[in-house]
Amino acid sequence: MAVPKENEVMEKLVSLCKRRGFVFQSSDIYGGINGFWDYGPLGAELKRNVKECWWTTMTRLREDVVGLDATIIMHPRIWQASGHVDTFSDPMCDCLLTRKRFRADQIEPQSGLAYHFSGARDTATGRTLTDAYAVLLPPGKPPESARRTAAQFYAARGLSNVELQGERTEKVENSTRFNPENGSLLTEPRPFNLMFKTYVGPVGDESAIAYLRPETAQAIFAQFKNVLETSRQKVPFGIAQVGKAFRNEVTPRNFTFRTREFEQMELEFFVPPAEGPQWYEYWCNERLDWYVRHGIPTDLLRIRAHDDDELSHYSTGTSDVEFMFPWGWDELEGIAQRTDYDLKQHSQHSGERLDYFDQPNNERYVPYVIEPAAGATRTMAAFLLAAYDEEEVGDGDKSDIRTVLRLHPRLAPYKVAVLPLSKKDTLTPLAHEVRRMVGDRYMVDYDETQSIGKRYRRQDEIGTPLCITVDFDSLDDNAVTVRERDTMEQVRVPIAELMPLLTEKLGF
RNA sequence: GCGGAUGUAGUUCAAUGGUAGAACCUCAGCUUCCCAAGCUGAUGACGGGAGUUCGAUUCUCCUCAUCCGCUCCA
Repeated sequence: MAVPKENEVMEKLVSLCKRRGFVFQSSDIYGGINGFWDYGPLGAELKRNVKECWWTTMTRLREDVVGLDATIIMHPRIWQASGHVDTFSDPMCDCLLTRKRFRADQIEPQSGLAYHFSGARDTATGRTLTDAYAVLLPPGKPPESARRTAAQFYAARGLSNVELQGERTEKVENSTRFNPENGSLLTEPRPFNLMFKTYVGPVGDESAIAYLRPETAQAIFAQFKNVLETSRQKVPFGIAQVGKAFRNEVTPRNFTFRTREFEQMELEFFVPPAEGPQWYEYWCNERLDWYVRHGIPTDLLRIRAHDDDELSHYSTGTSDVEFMFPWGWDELEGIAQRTDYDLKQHSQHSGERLDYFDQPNNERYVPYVIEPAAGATRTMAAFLLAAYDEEEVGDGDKSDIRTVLRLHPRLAPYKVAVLPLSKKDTLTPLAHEVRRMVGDRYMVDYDETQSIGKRYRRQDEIGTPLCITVDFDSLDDNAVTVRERDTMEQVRVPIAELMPLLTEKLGF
């Protein structure tokens, strides 16, 4: 069976991530746990770098954004105010015929005549099924169509010549037990709670129920007043937060892209209501640019505005920053105009005034919010995918594939590797000296095993931008070789000039 | 949660109803070694559980995980 090429890249990357210590499956030795991934030594560095780049760009380099680090477990009423308790715990039903899924509370009530069947028999094989099934017919439709639908149901379960059994009819009023599209019976409504539930305190009764936050944003709204007062910020201004969030996803999928425990990088930017649209545009551009600046090619990125029917009830406009994943365009970040919905909700539920008084204009209003909300863990996956490259470097008859992660230097786990040409201890003292010097400023790896070529390739594969080689000449001329990951070019430089050169090449 | 596929060293694969081989990786030794050089040696696997069987990695069932599709989202 031919494996689609898109999948190959993904499989190679997942394999590299494990082999080199970027990403492991959570609880690996126990067989893993669906939707959870651990970050190994290099992955931990990479993920921190992603978050730090975001934090630096979004808060430290700006005067109009301040940070927040709130708890994962908060007062459960926060999630009632935000709407998560309702929208994240809908009972769901599946159509028994098409397997289409419905929110039980959104099914339009149906009336008509229900045809019940107790089972069916295969007239060819004699095999019988005793699964009960029913079809609802709107008034006026012939009974035959109900029987046809029922026959399909049993045929899908393995009968070829279906003979329906135990037919009876029942008048039904305003029922939500049937698929409005085809009349087929639905499964019993099953609760679907996308929020992780836990108990605060050792007594696990109903009153102690709390939730692991499904997003970091709500803490920002809940602390809006405290931050506003203590930071002495004036609207427009923003509050940024990076942290874990948890969702009981129906289907965790695609490596670290959709997981049940993940990390978000969220900004809530508060603006005067009238300035909403222009700030929305500003943040869309700003955020797209951030990905480009950190090494994702523009042709793998796009910004896509939501259609009206995709919009949340509170949003007047949302755009996604999407990345071309091996499985297609998918979301890295959503930039939403949330209006004053959240602050008003929390104001109403808490009884606190969460409005803002604009001194110069002498007006009082609830600020509108622009929310650029990015997934740190899926962004990391995108950076890895964009950086992954295989290059033919063989000479003529002999093929040689060089695998290289062309990560942005800011993101790369190691910035520099120090490699003594030989393990001979004549080189060791100088190599260690260079390592200490560079390590004071940059995350550095030191490797003296195996051949120099192999070590270069190893560093290429984990995305180290620069390698420094200490050789026997270095002992005499106090110079070393600096080799670039992307071009494999080398330059000889006196050790005294090494640090400025690294700074120049790395860009920081 | 539903449907389909898959599961053997760290990775990628092979073989087998009589307890498993390789390549790469990793580690150690030799080698003044600048682009996966060579030689020697070493570590290391049948996802988990139950059943059938004299005996299961192989057959059956269950379970867990991964991939693809449905669905959903940062």
